Amino acid sequence: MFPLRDYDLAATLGCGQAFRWALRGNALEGVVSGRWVRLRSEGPNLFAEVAETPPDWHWLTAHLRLDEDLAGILATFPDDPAMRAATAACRGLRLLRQEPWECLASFILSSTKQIVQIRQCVQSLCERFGDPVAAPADAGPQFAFPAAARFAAAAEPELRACKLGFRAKYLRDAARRVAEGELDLETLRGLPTPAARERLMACFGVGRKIADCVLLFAYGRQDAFPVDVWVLRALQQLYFPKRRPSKARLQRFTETHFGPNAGYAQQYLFHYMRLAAGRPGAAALTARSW
DNA sequence: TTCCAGGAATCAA
DNA sequence: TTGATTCATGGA
Repeated sequence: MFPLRDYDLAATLGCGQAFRWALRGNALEGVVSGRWVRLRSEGPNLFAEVAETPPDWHWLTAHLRLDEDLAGILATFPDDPAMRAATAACRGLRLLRQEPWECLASFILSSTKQIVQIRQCVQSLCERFGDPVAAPADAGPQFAFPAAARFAAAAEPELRACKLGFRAKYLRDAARRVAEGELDLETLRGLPTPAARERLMACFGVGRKIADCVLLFAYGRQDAFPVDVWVLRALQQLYFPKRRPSKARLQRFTETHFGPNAGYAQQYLFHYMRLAAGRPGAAALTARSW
């Protein structure tokens, strides 16, 4: 059990930054660092159920960023109407601290796919290529996220069987680079964001947006601001309703306007736009939305 | 049916 | 540099 303050667990795990969480009853089940876990938030407490008692809980507390001071972060957001509305609508939404390979691989699958489809692809890949992990019988078979070497060794048709489409060759290319050490995801931690971004974008199929997702969701880089179709609409409609700046111009605007926690602000804008469009990742939490 | 989805590579101008 | 096209697949 962990204290939980100012933390919307359902929004955090369902807002489209991670793809392995499933809603079962009032609990969220997923696999983190090769461990199955069932999470349930009740008032000020978070209850975590695992299959095998771990030596410590850092793998979970770090992943969920349980020690982070949300109020301090929200206080750094720009005081404009858009961010005030987004903060009011999404309060409690958190960023996770994901494993780089799983994050990179997942977002390679994400291009022009809906979040629900990305989940299905990730699920298929884990079932087909992942090692089984311990889980209670009522949770069903559970699998770890496959190592890069597993995808690198797979034939492209095997990957396409998981509905990857044209992204299959992208995943294989990145998997090969990681498996062979050409791309060392651990050394990226010590690099400045632009240099780390450049390394990621060297992968075939990884552009600015996917690289920024990995930099933000896995490495916690607050100077990474992924601009997808939703965030693009947010920037156009909420900040430049009259003019029609180019995407490059909007990207530059994000580099200066959103402050030291710009990445966090980005996720609030993203989730706010989806809520407004009636695509609840979490708020009006129903089985259908998952 | 038609449109669109947490894009990126490619090619034309 | 910028703009259109193509790439799979399935939800809404």
